[in-house]
Amino acid sequence: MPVTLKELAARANVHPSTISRVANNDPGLRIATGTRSRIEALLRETGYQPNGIARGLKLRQTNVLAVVIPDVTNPFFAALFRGVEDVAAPRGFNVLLCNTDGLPERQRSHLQSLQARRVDGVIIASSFLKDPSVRDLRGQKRPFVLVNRFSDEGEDPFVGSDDLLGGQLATAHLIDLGHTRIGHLAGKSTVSTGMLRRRGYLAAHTAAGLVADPGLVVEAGYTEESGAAAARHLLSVPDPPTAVFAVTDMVALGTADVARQMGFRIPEDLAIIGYNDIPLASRVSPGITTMHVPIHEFGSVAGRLLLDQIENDEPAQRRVRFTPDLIVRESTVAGLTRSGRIARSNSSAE
Amino acid sequence: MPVTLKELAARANVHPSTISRVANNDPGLRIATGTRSRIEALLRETGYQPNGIARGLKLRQTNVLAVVIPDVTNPFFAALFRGVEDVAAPRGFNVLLCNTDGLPERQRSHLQSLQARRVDGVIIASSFLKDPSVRDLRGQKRPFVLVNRFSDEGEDPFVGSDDLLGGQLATAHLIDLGHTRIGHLAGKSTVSTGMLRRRGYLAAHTAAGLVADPGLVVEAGYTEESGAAAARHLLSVPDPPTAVFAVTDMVALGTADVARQMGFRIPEDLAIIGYNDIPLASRVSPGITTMHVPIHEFGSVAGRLLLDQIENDEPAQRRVRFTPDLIVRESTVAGLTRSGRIARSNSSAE
DNA sequence: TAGGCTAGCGCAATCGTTTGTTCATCGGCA
DNA sequence: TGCCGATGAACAAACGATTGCGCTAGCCTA
Repeated sequence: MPVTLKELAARANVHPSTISRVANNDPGLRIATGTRSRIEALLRETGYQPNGIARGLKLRQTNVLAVVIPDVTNPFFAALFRGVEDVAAPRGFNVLLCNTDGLPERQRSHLQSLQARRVDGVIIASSFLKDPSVRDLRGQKRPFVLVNRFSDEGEDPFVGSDDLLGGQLATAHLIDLGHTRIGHLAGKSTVSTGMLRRRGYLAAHTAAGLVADPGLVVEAGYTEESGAAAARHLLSVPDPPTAVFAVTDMVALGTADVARQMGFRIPEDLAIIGYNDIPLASRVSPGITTMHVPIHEFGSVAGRLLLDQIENDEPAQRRVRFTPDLIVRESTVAGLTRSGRIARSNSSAE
Repeated sequence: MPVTLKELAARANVHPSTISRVANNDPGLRIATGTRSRIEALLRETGYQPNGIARGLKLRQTNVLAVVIPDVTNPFFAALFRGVEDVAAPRGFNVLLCNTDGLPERQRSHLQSLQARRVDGVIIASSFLKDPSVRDLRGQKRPFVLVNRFSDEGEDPFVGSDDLLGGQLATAHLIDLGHTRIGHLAGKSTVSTGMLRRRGYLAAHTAAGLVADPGLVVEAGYTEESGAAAARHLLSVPDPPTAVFAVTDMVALGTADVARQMGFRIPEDLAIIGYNDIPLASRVSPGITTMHVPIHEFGSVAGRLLLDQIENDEPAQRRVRFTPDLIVRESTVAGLTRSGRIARSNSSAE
């Protein structure tokens, strides 16, 4: 059992409060040098660590953050988490990781648990932003930041990419390559990323004077499996597309698998572009052309926003949006180097 | 600000303790049905959630676990974490994730912080098991479980694979294929996985009546970069090996990259086998032959061991060791299917 | 009608810190 | 000698929940 203030007080023949002030380096503290050194020696000797629970109760601050994501096994979210922890740890915060598996009830129970635990702030990069549990969060004055996906309800702090532009750039790349029948494996239209990237897809068509065939847009979810299923469907139509824009790299990977199985050569028969530039995208063969976004920075910026909100006690209603960069690999252009080519780099904040 | 017991007590005209007993469904509680229903209505209406901090202070239990790993961005550790969370969440525990980046000082500061926070248990899958911080953990009666790597100090609870056997099986596979000059990109000899897999490598040679060339064993660390560097070195010797056993899949991946750059065809000029069977190993081309270990189960079993230790308050000094399975892919045998072949499956516990 | 039993709650200590306030002591100065 | 201002440290009230114990009615029984 770790040593307590009271025990130390008994050993040093002083009151617990005196030990506390010495341990916390109370600036306005007047104390005899003898007493101080006696206490300091005791502190060092016992390696006293104040009980964080008791401290949290008194100070109403736990120094704990939480990150809520679908699945840390997905490299996108793993990188995101690292971004958060990398700014949190130096500031003395620990970070809870909560996986929802995309299940609303798991998100809800996690959020409840976090609330009971009085975590100082929450970073949410899962779905179900319109869930009552998220509204509760807004209702409580518990600070939180949305990442990657945002909700149109309220002006929640947000960090993510410019998905409209990203969808547009991705599609424009395919158009530049001469494609005219371009499919889209879309995200859910209820999720900001899904809706905006789809809009970008359409905008690129319009800008190029093309009309998008509505029959070539299929909702594909976000996992490799769901992407594969949707791709199978999309590639089975009578006049299949010669290129597809997949809403995420995972979906693109599923698509590549299915396309190969169905006898499509990539990129000759089917060009594929993804989104996010997860590490896996550059490792598979052929490498997946994709829109690069700074995933780690999503996390670190969100973490900073959250910590500022906590420490300065200010609302910090900011929205940070990074500009995605096109990375061209073999899944759209044959005969490239493996690492891909970066087009340009940028970021903006409102 | 969330509602407290005291406030509810005032609204229901009872003492806080009565509310507490109703909320906690105190079994031996005698209470008038009218009072009970009045309180229950109030609880539902306000959505009362007991303050976890205060609760933790009184009950001396936080319902928080921590997982300490080098880097969650490494798919091995991400899967491990999921295993832990999947058993912890249903039991009402939240899980802190601490990345050390393989830095002893970060491990130390994390462990200190966890101790101050009075987490109920810690799962350690990082290096530096002989660090004072780990000894402290043993000294405190705070429950913990080692995963993947263990220390020869004491009989700490442990979950991992049979690394000696794994190293032996991996090397035997290469020998079976006719290789006689087999290199080993080894882990650190101070780490159990490194030492045991290396011993297995040697044992397989002995069993086959071969002598291992000490010049073909190079320490390679555990990351892709360090593996690549070591591989470059190993493949530059006058009479390079025709096959290598890499201590982990990440090292194997780095090796494959370097080998290709140096003009080796895989597997014709150089066969490569890794260890762990991370998802990436089956996705790259050529697929990496490897020793499969149940990573997710490492986490779930470790979590269960830890939770039993916490809830039953028993030491639970157990060591669980899984038998690794050989998965053959194209990096050792040309012309296989992509998914690989599983040899057999098993697990044992002391 | 007195005594005892029980149902139904309230009391108060406790967990370990933090922090505003009070209190005693001592030296200096008039 | 008497008073005053520092100085150095103790006091005590929080923070919010849990829990063993005690207390007060009311009812039953003898």
